[in-house]
Amino acid sequence: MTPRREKRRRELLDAARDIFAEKGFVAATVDDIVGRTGVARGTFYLYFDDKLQVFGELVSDFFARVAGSIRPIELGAGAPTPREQLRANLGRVVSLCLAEPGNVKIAFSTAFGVDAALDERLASFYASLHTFMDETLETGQRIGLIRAGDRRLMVSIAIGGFEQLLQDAVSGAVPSDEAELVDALMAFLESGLLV
Amino acid sequence: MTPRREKRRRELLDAARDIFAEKGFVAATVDDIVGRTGVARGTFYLYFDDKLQVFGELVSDFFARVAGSIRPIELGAGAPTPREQLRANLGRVVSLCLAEPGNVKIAFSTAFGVDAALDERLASFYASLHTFMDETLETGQRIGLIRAGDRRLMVSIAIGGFEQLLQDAVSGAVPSDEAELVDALMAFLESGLLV
DNA sequence: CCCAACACTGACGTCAGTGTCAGTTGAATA
DNA sequence: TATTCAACTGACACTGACGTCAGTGTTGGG
Repeated sequence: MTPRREKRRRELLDAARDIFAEKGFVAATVDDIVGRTGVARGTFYLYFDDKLQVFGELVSDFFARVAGSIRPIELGAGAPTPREQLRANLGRVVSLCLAEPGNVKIAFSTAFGVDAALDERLASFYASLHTFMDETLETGQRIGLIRAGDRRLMVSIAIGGFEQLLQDAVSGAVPSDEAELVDALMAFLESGLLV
Repeated sequence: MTPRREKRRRELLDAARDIFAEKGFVAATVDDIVGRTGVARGTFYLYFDDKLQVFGELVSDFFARVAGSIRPIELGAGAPTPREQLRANLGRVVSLCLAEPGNVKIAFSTAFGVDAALDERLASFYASLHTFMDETLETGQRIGLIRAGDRRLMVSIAIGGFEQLLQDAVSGAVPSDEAELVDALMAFLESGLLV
């Protein structure tokens, strides 16, 4: 892949991300994307098979980066406390998401129900996230850091709350200060809502 | 509206709900819907303007019913404890959602990004839900039942966790026993995850 | 400077799904 | 039984987004 092709490809992906975030996958057309990029319709097809492929690539990339920013909790003697490590993980993901609002909109709210094959890929991403968190929680329960309870349900609620907060932050419905968001999430994990 | 028309309309709505839940809004066609109902394509247009209108009606109806099943917390002397009332509210919504898995799939995961006007309606539903919960939390904070913190962020996280749990329950990713779900939600609200 | 390989163009044919409407059915009433 | 009209049908014309490809630049190594 020549540098020139690389750049054009990047331009198309960026334009597609913006268009999808603005109009949603359904309403977006290939013409919108090439229009924003400033190239002809045919050029698009020199880089991608169709609208769905670009979308899938955007979403998959983003999820991969989110997953990559999560570090397993270390229990070694010299390691920071699990709470600190948890907070650091939250901070990294929140920071990444705030830096890429378009991807958050696409990936967390419009990605499902678009295409059966893509749904499959997303489901498998979530499945591994669930497994990872389930194992983390199991360790936490064993060492008395996490309260008792059905871990699958805990994971569902935690992921859902997390994603919703990020969506709302990115869409402007709630303030989007990184530290505040992380504090709010930690507080929820530490003590819920009720006194 | 004659009883016969009423019934046909209902049939079309039910079929549409199933089709949307199966294939998602994008992939679903009017032919799918009339095919399942067993009527001709033209009949559909005697009852609805287009695919989007049916979808909007399904989603709006469902949200209205969910909203209608929530009762404000009573603080009077003879009333049950706020915790009991909260649990009862959770129970009613969970029960409604478990009884209508198709609507949960449609409304919570595929409804966004389909159409600008529908997004608007959904946003306004969520806005009033947020307002309602914000006011409830404010009262709770005043009487020392809810911990301190930015209420908007609390509401986001709570709604997100709630919806995700229901989606996962309906899709079979986690067990869908009503009492277990309500217990898990209450536990999260009562003490989060960490000990 | 040349020209071959690469990058790009945009008019065009295609097609899946749409919405319509002239005609048919059948239930209810006189 | 005749009459009426709401309910329904499905072939048809239409739309707009899609993907293609023959032809037009553009670039850089020789």
